[in-house]
Amino acid sequence: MTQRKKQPQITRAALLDAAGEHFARAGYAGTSLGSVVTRAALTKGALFHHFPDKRSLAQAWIDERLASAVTALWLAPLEQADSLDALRNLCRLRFSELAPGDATSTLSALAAELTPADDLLSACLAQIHDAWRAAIAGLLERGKAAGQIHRSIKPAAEAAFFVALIAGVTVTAKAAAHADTRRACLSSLEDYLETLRSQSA
Amino acid sequence: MTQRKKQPQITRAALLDAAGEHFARAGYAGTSLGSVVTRAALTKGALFHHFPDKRSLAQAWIDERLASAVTALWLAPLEQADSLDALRNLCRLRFSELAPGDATSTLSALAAELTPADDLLSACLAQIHDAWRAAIAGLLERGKAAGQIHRSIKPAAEAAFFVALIAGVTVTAKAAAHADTRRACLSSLEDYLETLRSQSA
DNA sequence: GCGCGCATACCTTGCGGTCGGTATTCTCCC
DNA sequence: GGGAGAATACCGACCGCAAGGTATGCGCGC
Repeated sequence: MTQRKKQPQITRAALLDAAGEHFARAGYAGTSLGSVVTRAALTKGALFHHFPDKRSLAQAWIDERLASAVTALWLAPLEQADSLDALRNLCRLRFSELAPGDATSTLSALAAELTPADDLLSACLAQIHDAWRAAIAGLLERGKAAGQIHRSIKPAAEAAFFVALIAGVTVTAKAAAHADTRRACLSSLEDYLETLRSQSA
Repeated sequence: MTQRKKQPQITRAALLDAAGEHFARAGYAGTSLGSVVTRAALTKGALFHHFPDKRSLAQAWIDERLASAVTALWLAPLEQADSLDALRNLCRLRFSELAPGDATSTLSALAAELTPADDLLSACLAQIHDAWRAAIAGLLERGKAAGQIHRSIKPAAEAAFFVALIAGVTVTAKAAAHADTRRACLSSLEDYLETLRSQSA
């Protein structure tokens, strides 16, 4: 246990946590730094000691928290998988957890809010989307190699389709009242995944 | 031509137009009323004469402009249609026009930004999504009646799936650099639509 | 002249961001 | 090893400004 001096990491972490909660709830523009430091039980001085400005705070949170959360939710579980069943089961699991404020929904919400090309935040978000697509495409590639997935399908295109659909569900069926809409999407998604299966499987 | 006295409608319309441009570009929280009146070459006085507050301005724009734009883009062209080909062709057309700031993208962006249940704006957006889903479901119902669409498909579920996908594309492939991602989604979408077709067709 | 439609000026609040100060810890030298 | 000094980690008051919103005035058609 190399106990450091005063662990500035925990202050920084508290700020990132508080910022994340507000970003998830109110978006980037809707989040005020005052509310962040209040939530973290800290002060502006601490915030601007660790981050030069609001944008840097958001970037740090996206890179260090949101990205790893998406990885844990969607990339890591499929790292070695090559079956459509694994993908379907993961979708069922994730859909059952979908709620406003979770990592999947927040990724979509921030990507929708931030205007492209004008700043680097959207680039960070696009990077997460790219990694997500790559993970799905990888699974489909392996599934093709294993003969479970039809030869004619194009993994990159299907992965883009898949990721867009998940993002769209979080946007169009956001409210709690749309739980049946989410279920409908999941049902159709499962049917769609079956169409990727090789006939010989 | 019943020319009214001074046509307050055109001032109101100018304000709605200006507000819409900013909502599309910066979202709700990112839009300032000052920039709206500047864009419309008017003043705060005019704005608050026609709308009691910012939220009402946004609601009016959503109800009067965004809703009708979505209707013109996605509902009206399919009003009588019953074929998958009509839907596919419309998708091709709309995908070719997709760009940040258009009605489809703005609907998704606002729906993603606005937190559900806390205000009536998200209810207005949900209403648009509902109408959109209903239009797609109607087409699928008619297609089933016409025997072109497979009997086992559930129109409501497929419609939710479809609308979520379009929204997701506008979010995950927003930047101009992702034109190929949009094309990939369109390609997979067309393949997916084909799976709805009745074998006997 | 009276009310509608809008402009001007202004108010309050809260925003992102700055700055000097202070306590604590690390570093270096003897 | 221990003390001086630099660097770190954080506080809290403060600033300029732009935000949403208001109060009042003015022109013009009826």
